[in-house]
Amino acid sequence: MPDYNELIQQRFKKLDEIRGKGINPYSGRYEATSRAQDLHDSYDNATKEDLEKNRVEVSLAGRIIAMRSFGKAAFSHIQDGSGKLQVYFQKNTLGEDRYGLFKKLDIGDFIGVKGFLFRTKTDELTVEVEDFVLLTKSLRPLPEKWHGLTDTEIRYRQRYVDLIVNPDVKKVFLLRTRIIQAVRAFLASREYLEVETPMMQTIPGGAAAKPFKTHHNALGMDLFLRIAPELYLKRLLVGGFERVFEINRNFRNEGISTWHNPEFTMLEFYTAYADYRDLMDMTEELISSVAREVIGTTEITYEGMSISLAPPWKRLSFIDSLREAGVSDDVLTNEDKARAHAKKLGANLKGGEPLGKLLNELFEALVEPNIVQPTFITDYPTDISPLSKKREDNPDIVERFELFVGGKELANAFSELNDPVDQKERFMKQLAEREAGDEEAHQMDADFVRALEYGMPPAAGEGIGIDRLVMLLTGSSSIRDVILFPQMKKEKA
RNA sequence: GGGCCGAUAGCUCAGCUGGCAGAGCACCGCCCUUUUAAGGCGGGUGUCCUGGGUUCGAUCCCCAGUCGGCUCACCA
Repeated sequence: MPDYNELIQQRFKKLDEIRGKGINPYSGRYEATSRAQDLHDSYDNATKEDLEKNRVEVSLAGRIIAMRSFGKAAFSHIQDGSGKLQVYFQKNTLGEDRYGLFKKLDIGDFIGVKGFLFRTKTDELTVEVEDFVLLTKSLRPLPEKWHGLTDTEIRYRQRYVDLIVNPDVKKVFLLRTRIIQAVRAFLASREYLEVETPMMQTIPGGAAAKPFKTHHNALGMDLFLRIAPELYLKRLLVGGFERVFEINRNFRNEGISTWHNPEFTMLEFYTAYADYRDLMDMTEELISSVAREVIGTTEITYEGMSISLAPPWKRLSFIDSLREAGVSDDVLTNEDKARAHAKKLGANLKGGEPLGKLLNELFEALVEPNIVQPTFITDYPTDISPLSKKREDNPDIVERFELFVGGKELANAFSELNDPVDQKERFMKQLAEREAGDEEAHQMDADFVRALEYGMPPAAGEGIGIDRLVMLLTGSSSIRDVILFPQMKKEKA
């Protein structure tokens, strides 16, 4: 990448001059006694007199992010992983030689400084530098200080620069990690076991989606990146683990949007001897407690919507939600009328869709976008839920819910189908839809059926889109803002 | 994949009806020992996204393409 403009060439020249002084511009370890934030925490309340009376010697390592220099002195800000702190260089203190080296430093360089704390005229906590070491020379200029970096393409492609200059971006990713940690802790405290199941699968199952295909050379066979861990986690229920979860990547070969990245992070957890009603209670508790723990409140604003995550949340059946949206009972029970209604709403239909799928089109058009407050939509059509247990009182619907917040789907859960004969029949129906042209219909997984034949305890399972949860809790409007390195097209040479 | 919008200095942006490429910050030089968007004086550092076309002349108009954003379709 030989895009070495004048600014970069100037820095290469300084690099040579520094080497010419016998100084290694990429030196090794540095023992810092303090981090910037710790010093603020400890001494922001200390007065000028306190600091003069009791001299506090500190050392600090970080990146120079600002420089205001005079002839024989300079103020600078150093940023480390915790925050930033002002440092003060004086020719008198450092001596001719060291000050000469200081003059060769640029914004972006990593240095280690030793000195003592004092307060400036404007009362800012500052380190008077007595000695410093160049730790890493930076050869590329950072974006300017007022507007920072806003070009989304550069922000996503060169996230490292984004993280250096945009503290809010860094904060979002810090929160992301804390959210995931809080979710893990919540599940661990309830004795869920974290497991890892295959990312590369011979039959991509557990969801309706198009997979990525890859190839194993030594085995001479095609493999698929997983679209969901579901079928493997349920095999573990068969094996005797009663509470398992996995937080890991899923891959779906579909469109990219502000709510979709080809690889995304999913939480799936399974509970033996529970059903979907138990999971509604647990989901309310999980999400509200994570929100309280990480952002300190259950009352959030997302895209201008005021949302309360405080339980209990509304629960409404799929059919009732359609009725509330004004869909008449004859449409809800008649395939032709449902099809006509869906077409009128602009649904993209190929023909041959079962009633449940048509009703889901109506749901997505009429109900989903209007749900603002967290709402469990329950009891979905069996047609579109090939892995869920049927309701005993009505085989056309299943024990399933999806959670919607702010007009978007956040979770999907159901009582797991554990009847191997029923499961096999559902797979057969999916195969028929596949042959009719639905590329996303499930494939037959004979080993999964075999596992169910050994007996899987009654269980309930749930998937929560972690990226979307993070978006909601951090107020991010694009999934790219909560994924460190979102998928992009190849940068041109 | 469709539609709309965008791409000009390292960054953030302006550029009229087609006539020698602009600003602020950053950077370079000089001055400056309490600044924090430090200040003063001087300096423009550019494949105007790429390739064609129209024109005496294109950053600007036309065509094709690349990358990005939003949106629709698809999906979680």
